[in-house]
Amino acid sequence: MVEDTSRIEEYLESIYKLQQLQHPVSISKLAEYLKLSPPSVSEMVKKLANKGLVYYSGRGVCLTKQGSMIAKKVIRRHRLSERMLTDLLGFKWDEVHEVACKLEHVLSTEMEERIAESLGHPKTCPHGHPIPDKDGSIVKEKLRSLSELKPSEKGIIVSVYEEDPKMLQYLASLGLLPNVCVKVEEVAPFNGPIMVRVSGSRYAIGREIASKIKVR
Amino acid sequence: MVEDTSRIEEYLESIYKLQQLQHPVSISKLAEYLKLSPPSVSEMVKKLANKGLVYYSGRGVCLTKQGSMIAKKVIRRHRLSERMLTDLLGFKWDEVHEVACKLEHVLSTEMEERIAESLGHPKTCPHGHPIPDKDGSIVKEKLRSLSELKPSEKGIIVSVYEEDPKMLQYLASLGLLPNVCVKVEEVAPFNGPIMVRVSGSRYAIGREIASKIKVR
DNA sequence: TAATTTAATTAGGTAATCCGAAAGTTATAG
DNA sequence: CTATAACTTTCGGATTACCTAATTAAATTA
Repeated sequence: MVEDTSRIEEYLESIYKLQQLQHPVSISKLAEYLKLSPPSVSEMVKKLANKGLVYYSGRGVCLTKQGSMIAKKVIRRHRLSERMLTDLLGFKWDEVHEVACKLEHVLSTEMEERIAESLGHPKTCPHGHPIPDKDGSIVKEKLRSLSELKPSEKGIIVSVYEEDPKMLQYLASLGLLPNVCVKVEEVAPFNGPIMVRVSGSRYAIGREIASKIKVR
Repeated sequence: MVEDTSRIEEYLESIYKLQQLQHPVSISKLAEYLKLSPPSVSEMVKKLANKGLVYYSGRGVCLTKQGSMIAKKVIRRHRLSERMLTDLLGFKWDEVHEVACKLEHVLSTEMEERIAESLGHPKTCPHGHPIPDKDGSIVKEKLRSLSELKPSEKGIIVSVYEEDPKMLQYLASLGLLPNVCVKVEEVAPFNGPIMVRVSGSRYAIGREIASKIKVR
């Protein structure tokens, strides 16, 4: 066994994801996300800072260029793994996240490239999220949530921010998948459910999940 | 991160492999194989014994039924991973061992089965070694080494006990691969090289590598 | 059998990553 | 501007898997 970088990768990846929502990431948010205690995270962040992977200003954690590159590499591997699992091994989109979480720390650069090649350099994972390029460039499109759409508005589902297998199965059963067109027909008041039309059928879905469905 | 079983798996797998050569496995052989110090191994073996995964009689280490099942499961995953890498992702046989060493500790039972299915339940890894069944049964054929063949004897290569990429590349360049027919034409005295004929060409190969090539 | 060599264990230690409790900071609100 | 709440760090401790050096045990050989 060589050096174990998977803990570091896990931290960097988490910081990267949380940064999308809130710029410097607080220790407590990071701890919550990683399901660790704040003291553990505080200590580890110091180490990451010493390695030049994050800035730690006291106000919060930000990735350095180098840290960001590693994070994106890990995300690339995660998403390529997911694509491999669905496209090559017949997995469903709800079955891939957990395995990919492990594969992402284990793939060689070689294997990463072979998967990319074999699959024709896919642009997104099965949930619609963009796969960072080999050099770390990643296309970030401004998208609206399904929950933001007004009645009678339509959109094409681009991505789904959900990892829970049960929920993903449910969404698939309704046909709410990337590249599918949805029309919002009614929006119940008081944060109530949203009526959507998907390929001929009408369904009521909750606000919470609707906010995780991104459309263009 | 759940419990980390990869260290345990690594030990059990190593014991399994060494058992093929020498029945109770000594601590020092195991330490050498794992590239660890004997005290480390001695201590870990005690833990494995407490978990009911090995017997440790003082005379040496043996796997229990349970330990053996885990070892075979890991080997199954290793060899299936290798097959996936060659058959699905276009890797060469010399490139797969290292990645598979990591994949074997990370695959879910689900993924193991999906790979097996997708590949039509292959019987061997790219180096010709048998893939244990889901239930742990494994076919062990009595094979001769290429080095045991007398001049003018022929054999079909079944498996190659070699992991070094350079050596595997070399063997592939000579066409010495599983399912290929080889004929021994001369055997030099004093443990000298062996002249073999493979698909029309003649090559001299060393005894050491010849002993790692198993034929039927 | 005694001496030597080889193998295994004990003892003491390190590094990484986690924890809870308590103390110290910084923000927010009254 | 102070009190409380929220956040962060310090502290001491635990665990796992490794190490080296030294000791003990077992096996060989003289």
